[in-house]
Amino acid sequence: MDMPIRTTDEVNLDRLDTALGFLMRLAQLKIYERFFEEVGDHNLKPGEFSVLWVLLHNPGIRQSVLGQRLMIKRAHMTKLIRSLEDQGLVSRRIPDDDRRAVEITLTPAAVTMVEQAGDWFFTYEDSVGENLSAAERRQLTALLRKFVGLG
Amino acid sequence: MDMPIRTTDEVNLDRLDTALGFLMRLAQLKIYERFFEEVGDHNLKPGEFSVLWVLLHNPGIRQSVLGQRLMIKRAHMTKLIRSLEDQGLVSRRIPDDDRRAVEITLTPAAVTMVEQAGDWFFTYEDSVGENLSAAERRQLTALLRKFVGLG
DNA sequence: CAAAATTTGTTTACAAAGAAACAATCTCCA
DNA sequence: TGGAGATTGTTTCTTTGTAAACAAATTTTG
Repeated sequence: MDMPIRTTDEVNLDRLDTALGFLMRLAQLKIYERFFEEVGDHNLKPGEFSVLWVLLHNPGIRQSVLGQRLMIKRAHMTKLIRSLEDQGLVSRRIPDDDRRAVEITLTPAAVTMVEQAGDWFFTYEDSVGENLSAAERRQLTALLRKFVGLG
Repeated sequence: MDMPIRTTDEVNLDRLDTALGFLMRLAQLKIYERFFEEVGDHNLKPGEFSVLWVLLHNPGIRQSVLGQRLMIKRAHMTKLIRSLEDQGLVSRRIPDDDRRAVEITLTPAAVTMVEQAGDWFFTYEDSVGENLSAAERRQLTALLRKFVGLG
């Protein structure tokens, strides 16, 4: 009873083990872990890929809109975009109708690269829910989409 | 068609909007946002609360076991525990049978505090899934538990 | 129209978290 | 027994992301 805990599975989490915030954090750590196992060599980080993917499908999108959609803060977006620009993957353009804004576009080389990266990214994504059945995985996705207000 | 995107809901995410990693990140950001709205005044961060909660239910647990269960890396755990110690919330003890290890216990003052914090934390947790029905919320929790290998 | 308020992106300073190297201790086995 | 290897926690350094202050451009409003 009063024996000090020695092993992980003896730990009593009490109600914490049904707290959404806690479960979500564990889930995300697991996903990140697998991401670097499976695709770490392609030297693209998850955040970078999501930015590039959205740029592939929304050429000329404004930095602010991109950030709002991906929930990336302005200060951080500035660094991300500069890094991608330094790698020659994106170009920036100040539009005439609002000279505060910046429009971002993939370079031609990046278009090919991102299409290819999409192949292994979504292959990896499909493999992430392996301990769930296909139906459970669909259900989880649908619930998460509703939870975050997408769809 | 080729009109540049101007507003958030025009953005085309393509398959990204069903990627578990992406949805999970959005979900966690939403949860954190709400955490600081609702309970930010209690100057406890989510990570700190989870550590204190587990200590409440597992007095004298070893730092390594605590870290493994909560998926907190050793280096980070050291800082967390020291911070809690500086706030007078936990005490550290080197057990005789393994002088590398550290056993952590809540101070008496902290016990009361954490029990109280649990009240508002789990109230907040219940309110987090507001745009889901009770059944959907249970389902989401169960799927996440299976996904991360709990239960 | 002109002043005030807002939006957009950048900079600077900082906090959270991880990686790698390290020291101390313990375990295992020849 | 004693030495090789593993475990535990700490330190140091780096990365990732946020907060706050700022400058420039735009919008609002009196």
